Amino acid sequence: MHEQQTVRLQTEVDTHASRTHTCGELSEGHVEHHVILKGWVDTRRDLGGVIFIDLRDRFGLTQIVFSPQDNQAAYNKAENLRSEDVISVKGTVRLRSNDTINPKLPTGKVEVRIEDVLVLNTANALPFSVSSHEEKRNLANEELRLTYRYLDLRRPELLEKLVLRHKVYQATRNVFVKHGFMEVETPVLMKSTPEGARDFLVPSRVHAGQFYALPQSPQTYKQILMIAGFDRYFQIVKCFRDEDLRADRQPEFTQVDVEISFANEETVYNITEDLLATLWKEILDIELPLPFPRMTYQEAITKYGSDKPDLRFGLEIHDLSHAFEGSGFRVFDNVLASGGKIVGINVPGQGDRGRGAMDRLDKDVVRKRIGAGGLVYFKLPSDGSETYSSVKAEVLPASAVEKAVEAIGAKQGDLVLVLAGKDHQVHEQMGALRLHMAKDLNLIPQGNQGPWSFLWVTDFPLLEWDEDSQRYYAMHHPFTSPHPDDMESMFDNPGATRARGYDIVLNGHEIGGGSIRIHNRDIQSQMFKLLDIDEEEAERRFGFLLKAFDYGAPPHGGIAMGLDRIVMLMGGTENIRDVIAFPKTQSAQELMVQSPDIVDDHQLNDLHIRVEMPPEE
RNA sequence: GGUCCGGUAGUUAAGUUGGUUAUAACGCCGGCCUGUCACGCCGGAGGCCGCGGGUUCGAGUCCCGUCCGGACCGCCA
Repeated sequence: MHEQQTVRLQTEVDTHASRTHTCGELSEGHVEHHVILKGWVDTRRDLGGVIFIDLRDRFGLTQIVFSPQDNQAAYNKAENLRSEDVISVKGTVRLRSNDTINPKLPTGKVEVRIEDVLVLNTANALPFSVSSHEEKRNLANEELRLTYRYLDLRRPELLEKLVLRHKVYQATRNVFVKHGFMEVETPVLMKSTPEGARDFLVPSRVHAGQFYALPQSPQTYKQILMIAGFDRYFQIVKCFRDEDLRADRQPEFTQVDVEISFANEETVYNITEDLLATLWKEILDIELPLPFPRMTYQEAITKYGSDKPDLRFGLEIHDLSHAFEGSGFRVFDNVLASGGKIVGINVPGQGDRGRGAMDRLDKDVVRKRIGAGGLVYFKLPSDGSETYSSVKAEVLPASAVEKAVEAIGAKQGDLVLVLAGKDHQVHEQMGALRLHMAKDLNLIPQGNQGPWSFLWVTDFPLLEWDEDSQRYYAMHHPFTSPHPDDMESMFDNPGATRARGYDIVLNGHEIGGGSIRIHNRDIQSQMFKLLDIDEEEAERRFGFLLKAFDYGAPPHGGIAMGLDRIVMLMGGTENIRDVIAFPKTQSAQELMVQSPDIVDDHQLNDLHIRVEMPPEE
């Protein structure tokens, strides 16, 4: 092995006074001031007789200059300084000559000539580069960056996101305090609620065989607080769901949790809109037009095939069933006969796509990824030649194709994509295809320069039918109030009952959701009945809440917002890990501390737990 | 549980139809350089091509398995 010859500097005790300035604040006004700066060596430029170092802390960069004329000892030390060494320097602020001003740095009009330097700590050669100057260089892969998260967090780009997050906490608290809300902490060790996501469980030492659960949300506690008369509650709170991860989903995440007494939907919408408008105004200096637009769940599914539609681009879904009635095309006829729908989107400017591209779209996207039966498409070539149908005219008459093309409003040069299937399902599939096409054609703006497409999605269904278990599940949760106009349908047509539930959507991401709750014992009983929860089970699982309802529960409702997602979108990233200091990988591991991990047997014994490993295949 | 993409010096990438000594840039080490600012110039070191197996005279390259990372589906009241 070749030994590295570097002479590492001896580290020194910091005998300097506290820093007088950060590395981001010196300017012309400080010229001739004696200053003390402390920070990390970002880049070092050794010109032989003079050494420049960009000193970095979280506030910025300042160029410091070592020259034998200023101080020989300091210059000698500077010769051996390396990236990320931590130093304290004493020196004098000097104006840079006109030709040496660095317009890229806020501190670029000045520099500090160093009279004394202390090496507070040295740094090994880094596994990847973290310099403030590295923005244009290729980023190390995320696995490595997560393993050395403390280095990754030194990068201004990531630091910026966490500063943004900090500002969101502060502004959020201010908004709620302004509106008379009270911040209350609820337990992190609570009770498992089998419905919904999988719980993270915490074994009890004192109660053998029993478990706490980490909250999926403080739902029941916040309702109890309303019954306690707290009137308006909020909390910035960690929540936990043991489900598989996504780009915008972590197993532990932060909610802005809100509950309001004597509230209706408008109360919740107003507060939420004020919060979001304030965040955007104070932090991004962007004025959001209020109120946010609203759309019913039904419309969102019908027009966009999603309960969180991204309205920043068109490609709306059209129902083409009528155009294909009696077309004689067996596939379509069968779908229509069984009550299904034929839906399409018009993709402008794509009418000249090649056969190969369309085949791949059908095979790889429509069938494989989206899981639809197959794609039918019509191309309207840009040269004005005859419409091309993917289904031969002998099978699907040209007249039907013309009707559909007209119904959807396709013009020369456009491409019409058509799917057929079960009503709700085919809309969702087309929604997925719509998103795919938008991404493929770069119709979705990136970054945080807007547009900001906020949307309330309202009138969610109360219940969701599960084919596997042949029963209803609560779409939101079992305490969501049915829509006042749908009280009867709760008894005669449960599946069609709308709820007083709503989501707030931003640019196609669900950033919050909530409901007006049930505070009437009879309606709650009927809800449990629909959910196939008998009295005994209701008592066991929610007895405390039902009992509380009997002691004077005010009407109430609320919302919970996903703080991580809000910060993510404000920060212009699509990666939730970028706004969490210590996030987990897709397989739910934290690579720096290497969690989860095995524990000692005595710990397991204390908890009355025996581990049985899954059989190895 | 499934589909897809990726894994090659410290880092980011290239690597042809399977063929001699696996390239480049940055970083690192040594030297030179008194106004740089992603300083520059000269030189050098640095590789279990993720791991295991197979095919082949020969594998970074082809096949199978596996691990890790990522995107997505399922899942996420």
